[in-house]
Amino acid sequence: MGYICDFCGEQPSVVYCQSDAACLCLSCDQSVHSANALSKRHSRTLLCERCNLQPAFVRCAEEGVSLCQNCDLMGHGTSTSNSTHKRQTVNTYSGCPSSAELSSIWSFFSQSPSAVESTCEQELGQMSINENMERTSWCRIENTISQNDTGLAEVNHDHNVDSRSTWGGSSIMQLGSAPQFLDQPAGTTDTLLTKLSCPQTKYPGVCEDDLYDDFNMDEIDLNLEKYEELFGVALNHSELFENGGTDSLFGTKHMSATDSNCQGAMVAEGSSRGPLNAIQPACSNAASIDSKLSSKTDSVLYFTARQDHSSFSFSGFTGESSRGDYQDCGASSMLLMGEPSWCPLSAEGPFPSATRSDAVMRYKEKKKTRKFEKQVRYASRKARADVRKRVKGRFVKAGGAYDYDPLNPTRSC
DNA sequence: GCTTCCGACTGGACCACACGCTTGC
DNA sequence: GGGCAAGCGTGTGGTCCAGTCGGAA
Repeated sequence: MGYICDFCGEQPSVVYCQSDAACLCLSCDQSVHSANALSKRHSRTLLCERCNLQPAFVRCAEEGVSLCQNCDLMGHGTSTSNSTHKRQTVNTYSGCPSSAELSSIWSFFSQSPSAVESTCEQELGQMSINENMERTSWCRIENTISQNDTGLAEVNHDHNVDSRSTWGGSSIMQLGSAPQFLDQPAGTTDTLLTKLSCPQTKYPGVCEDDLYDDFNMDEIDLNLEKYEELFGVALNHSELFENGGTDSLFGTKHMSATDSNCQGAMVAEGSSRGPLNAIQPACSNAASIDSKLSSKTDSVLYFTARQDHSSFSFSGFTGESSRGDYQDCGASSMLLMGEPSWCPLSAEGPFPSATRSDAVMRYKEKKKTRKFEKQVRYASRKARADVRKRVKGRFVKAGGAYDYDPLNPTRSC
């Protein structure tokens, strides 16, 4: 990744494709992601104009630059003079949007039409932002975040807002909803009450629809090679972060755990001012609900983090750490732009059993049909394997008898 | 409650060979 | 130190199969 498009190697890269982990110019973005239905689903966003390495997280209206979380924090931290800059979250998109469409997504976006118009223009009807219209609205939603006297963030929704937040693959949280303005200094993002919630599921803490798509376990890349460190022993939070677990957890490496067992009912809560809010009861419900939702083998990934006294829990394994350990944690600045949906729960739970069973059905169906994306290291080898003839799934010598030809699946000999 | 059976599910192995990488000159 | 050739090891996808698990009898 870098300043130049990873695909053509000529044009300056403009967008970042999370699925491909590639920086692309608009032209290549369109050509690459118009190749097939799957590639069209790749979620892309602008590239950070400062480091040119990470997907953009916010757009600084004052400076006119798109920034990743790190650069945003560095440039707009409380200690900087730019901390009052008004910033707008950057949407992700999928499909093959035209320049006009991109402009509608990103009001600040302007690009020579010729550079954007593509062969798949006619397919704009299939275009979506954030892949799922249910979770993304085209309308401009102005969520504002401000800090109240207690130092906790308040999120104001103008209207129905899909305010979920997701964990992206490169230490960035994918803000799925429409633009949101961050009026508070970036540095205080650490101090915000931060939660991950999934309003549309009605189930606090259970991102049923997002368990895989948005939580994107394949790409978050929690490196669980050291399983023992994470689960086998009482894990100290600080250990986890100090030995690279921070990156592993929050972004730069892949979560390669047995995906089906990693369901992201996650809560991240942070506050640096005043007494900490106790983890809301709903959080614990997240686990219980999830355990209800997921039958037997499904465990819950339940994470809580507080700045001054972090607790960490993986299905019951918890660890403690002191403040500071998590200062550099990528998640420390994670924001959730949305009304916490960890709504108070009644004794019987927050939802009727019919709704629950319906959700269970949808969850299981989705789990059933889910495909685990595999990271292909060598596209050329994949291309070759894609066209190689096989016998019972095994490659055969060139010219040999075969029973399956990927190029002509109906033909066999 | 215990055992057995059966279906569903999971993960690893297998295959050929182009290509990336290392080594030696 | 750079360039080149040779050789080795890796990775790719569809299918099969052994092992595991859970539910039913």
